[in-house]
Amino acid sequence: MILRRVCFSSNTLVRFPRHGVITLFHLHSLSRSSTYPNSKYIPSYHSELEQLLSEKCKVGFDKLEDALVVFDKMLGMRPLLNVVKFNQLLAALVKTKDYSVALSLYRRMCILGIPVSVITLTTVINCCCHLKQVDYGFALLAAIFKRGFFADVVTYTTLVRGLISQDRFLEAEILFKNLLKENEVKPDAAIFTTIIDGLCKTGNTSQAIMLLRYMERKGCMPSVVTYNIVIDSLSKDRLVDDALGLLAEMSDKGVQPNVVTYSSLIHGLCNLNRWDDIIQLFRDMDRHKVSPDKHTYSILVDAHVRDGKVKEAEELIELMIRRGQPPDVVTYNSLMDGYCLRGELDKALAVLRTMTSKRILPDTHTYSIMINGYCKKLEVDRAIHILEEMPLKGLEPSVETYNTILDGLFRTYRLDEAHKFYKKMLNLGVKLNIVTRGIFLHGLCWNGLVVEAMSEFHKMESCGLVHHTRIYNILIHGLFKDGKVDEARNLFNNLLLKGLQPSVISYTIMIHGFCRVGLLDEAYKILWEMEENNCLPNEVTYNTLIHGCFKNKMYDGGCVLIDEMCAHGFKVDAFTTSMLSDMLQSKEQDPGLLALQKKFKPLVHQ
DNA sequence: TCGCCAGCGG
Repeated sequence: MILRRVCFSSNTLVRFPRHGVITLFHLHSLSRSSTYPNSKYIPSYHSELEQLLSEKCKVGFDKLEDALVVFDKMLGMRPLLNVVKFNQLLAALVKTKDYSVALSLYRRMCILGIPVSVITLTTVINCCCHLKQVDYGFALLAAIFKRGFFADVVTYTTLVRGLISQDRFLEAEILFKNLLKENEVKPDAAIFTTIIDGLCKTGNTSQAIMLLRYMERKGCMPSVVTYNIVIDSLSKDRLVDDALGLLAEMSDKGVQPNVVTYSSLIHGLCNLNRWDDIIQLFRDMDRHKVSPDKHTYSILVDAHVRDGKVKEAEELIELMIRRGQPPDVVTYNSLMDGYCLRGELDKALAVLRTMTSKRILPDTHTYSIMINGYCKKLEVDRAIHILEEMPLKGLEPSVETYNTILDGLFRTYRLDEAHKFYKKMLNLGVKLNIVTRGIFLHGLCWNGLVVEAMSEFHKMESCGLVHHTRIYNILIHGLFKDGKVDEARNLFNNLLLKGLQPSVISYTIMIHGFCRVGLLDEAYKILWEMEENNCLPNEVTYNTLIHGCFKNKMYDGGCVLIDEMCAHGFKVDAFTTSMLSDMLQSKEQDPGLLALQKKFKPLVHQ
């Protein structure tokens, strides 16, 4: 009952915003047969039309106009077609992602008094959710009650999904818990899976696993989709062994893994460069008769590119073509990105030409990769030129595209232009994200404007825009670089007070900051603090502290740390090696130093 | 005989 109240408290008037570009006027003109001569192929008989609809609701219409012509025909048929047929037509529009058109047709159905069912309304709610209008979805839920229907588990799953897709996970969780508590619906695998997905997407994989166990206890069998979501999340968290454990569990429980399962695992293994395991998984796939698809190959292409193996990536693309899984824009984007990362812009341009010759249209991301390539080479003007060309090609630059240029301007010390560009982004209505703000604050620090950066940060903070560890890292680093040790220390404490979790990078920045001003005690304290907070130091952390020790002539401490990091399987970096070598050549007559010189001789001469 | 849940990109 609580739910009902909640639902009715939202706007019960079912009104739609002007979604998309299709208006009723367009629909009328589009559906006239004379406009589309092809419409003569649209059947006029009930049986043929019904056959067509049950086919198209699975795959969607090839052309939007065909759907509109069919709809118009359906309206004219007497006796009036069953609601199922109208639902199928709407389903076909959902398949082709023509959500706003589906909404317009639903409105026409209402105006003409065509009967609808809870399935019609659920389909329309789904369209609202895809258009990021979940509140209209709730208004439609009210419409369901008003018509005397009962919303079922599918309706609620759709709404839960809608909330999650608008980053309203807490509301989604409340809705879900209320549904369970009130026994409003019998939960199925899909609704559990949707919440599990929400947990994974908000970084709570362990809670997601707990919910997976809970659904099992409640007698609701996790589906292959449920497992895939958790496996994917674990793989992204670099916990691939746990993910592989779930793969084994799936097989034990008779849930057949599919190509998505394997692709997620392969992706996770690629991130860890575990090539042997990847080969093993491919064998496994073959044994289970699961064929790799375009995604699987694209992941591999991307992994090769990131590993610097561009030649192998090219060969894989050839293999894809031979196996009838032709590469698409995403695959080629990976390859282009590989060349851009190596600074081989001419080769990236050659890939672009290949794409064009194969009639694969470059997308926003393709151009963003090129822009990123030029910015990394500090050729920002060429990057801006590409940005200006994008609208001419019918492509709208994304916030990431703008971010890349903004970063480029700051890094080339074009401060005025960077400020103007940032303002331009705001004026254009670009939805700035945490990365934009990070680039802006980093850019100010980079150009020595730490005070301005801090003032901007406080303004952003008061609007709740910078609640992110990475933002604190940028500023702490900037403050230390500017010699503002106390302010840096305060900001780090603030990070904790705000309930944020320092990352290994945060700690390393603190260690680096303290070392450069000779506050070794404080640097060590940070290392202990990390351990207390279960944050493992990485190779950079150790090397940073070792540099600090050597620079401050604390050879013993530095050497103990070298032993410790080697025991953890980390390697000393080039800078540490050069410091060791300086130490070996040191003429100081300290007996401790002599002992160390003897010990480390082999390490340096490796 | 219709509606809900998954994997690739700076």
